Amino acid sequence: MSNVFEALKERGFVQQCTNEENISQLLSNKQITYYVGFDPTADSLHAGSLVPIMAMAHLQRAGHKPIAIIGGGTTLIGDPSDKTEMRPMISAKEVEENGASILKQLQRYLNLDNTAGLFLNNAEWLLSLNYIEFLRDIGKHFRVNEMIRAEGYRQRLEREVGLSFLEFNYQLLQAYDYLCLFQEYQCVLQLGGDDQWGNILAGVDLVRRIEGERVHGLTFPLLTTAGGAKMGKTAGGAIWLDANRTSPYQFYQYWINVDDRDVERFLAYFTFLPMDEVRRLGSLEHDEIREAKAVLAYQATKLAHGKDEADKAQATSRAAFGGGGPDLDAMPTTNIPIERLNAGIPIIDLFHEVGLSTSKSEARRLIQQGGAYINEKQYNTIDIVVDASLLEENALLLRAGKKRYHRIVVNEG
RNA sequence: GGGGGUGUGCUUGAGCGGUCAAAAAGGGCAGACUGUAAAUCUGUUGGCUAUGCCUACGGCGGUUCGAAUCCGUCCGCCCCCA
Repeated sequence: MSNVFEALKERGFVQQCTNEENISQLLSNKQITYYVGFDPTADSLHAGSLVPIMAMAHLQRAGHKPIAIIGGGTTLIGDPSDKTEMRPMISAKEVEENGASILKQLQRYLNLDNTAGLFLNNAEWLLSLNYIEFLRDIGKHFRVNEMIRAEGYRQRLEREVGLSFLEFNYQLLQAYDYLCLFQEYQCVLQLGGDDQWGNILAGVDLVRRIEGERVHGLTFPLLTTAGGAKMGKTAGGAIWLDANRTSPYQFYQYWINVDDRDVERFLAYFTFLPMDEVRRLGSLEHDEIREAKAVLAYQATKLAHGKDEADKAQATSRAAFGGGGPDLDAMPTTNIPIERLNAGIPIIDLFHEVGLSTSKSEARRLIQQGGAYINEKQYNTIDIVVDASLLEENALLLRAGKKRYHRIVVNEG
């Protein structure tokens, strides 16, 4: 087994860990079982989850055994860490359904076939807990003094929203998860985002107190972009791994558009390229760095959506921005009957109807500000009526701003 | 239980009873520049059947010719006292 700890460290995955030497040795001496929890509040993971996923994948490739947990039990409570508000509680049924979708996504990166890796729902052991027993067996090991000193809780205690008792218990349950996983599966390493550090340590402590065994924890840095935004978020919302929420093309574009300063880091995190290559690509300058972004985008898309989708996304992207004009096949398309065009459609209505603006006023603004194009010709007055005379090969190519296209195809008859 | 605050547009946050669709900043969108990057500059940023109309300042009701601005009440949140 190669030293996967060093590899993780080199790629930037390690923010804090319980004991670097111990973990490093542990990982190089024998096969271990490790776990990461995922939030089942949505039916899809997003780009932010790729950090833990990639870390898990590196570990599995090195021969270790992953357990992915969805917090079916804990989500019924809501983790207060680093949140300014209480997290919405969702039903057990939703957790179940979301979990199934999440599992599928994880399986693109990990082998979770119940032998090489596991996928569990902590509802399995949390829901049957008995309050009195839990207090007596587990609760006695927690000092409130310590807990309220933790950053996550402290923030909430000082904030207006406060902290409900329910949320205050979150940490106990997560610690209990670790204990159960240790007892059942000999799990000795928990990974998570740095906001989970307190919860992870709570678990490490609990196992030590109850089992007298030393288990470990490791956190990832919380990624932000060079621009200061949360990684994986755009103005339009999160970048999802679900192709229905974020198309492979959009996914690809997200990576193509990352800040120059983020390229090297992101290559290390989100691809399996050797670090030599990562560094080479990261050191490219000026417009050459676009090559690195293309590699990043292609590799990340390939992992998330498979080679075919990555090829398609790449082709579409190149066509749209490579000078050869946009790729008509990949473009959202609306069919309209020829009669409507013969009658004429006001340009505002046209842009609005196909979804290039969210309101007619927005369409009006777009046009007046010179952001509206038909067949690559700018139209900047709002009284234009679009009719069949503008057709080219029975179609119209609408463009809003620089990057948003929509194609209109005429139905005969 | 008593007392005091507070609730504004995507977000933060100003807001004298009329000139408030509501300052300012951030964010978004568009334009210029450019490398599908960053930075910068400019414009714009509730909706519509559009020189006007409608909807909006926690909910409801009231005072007034006229309310985000005053009063009552209800809801949420915060703080102090018990």
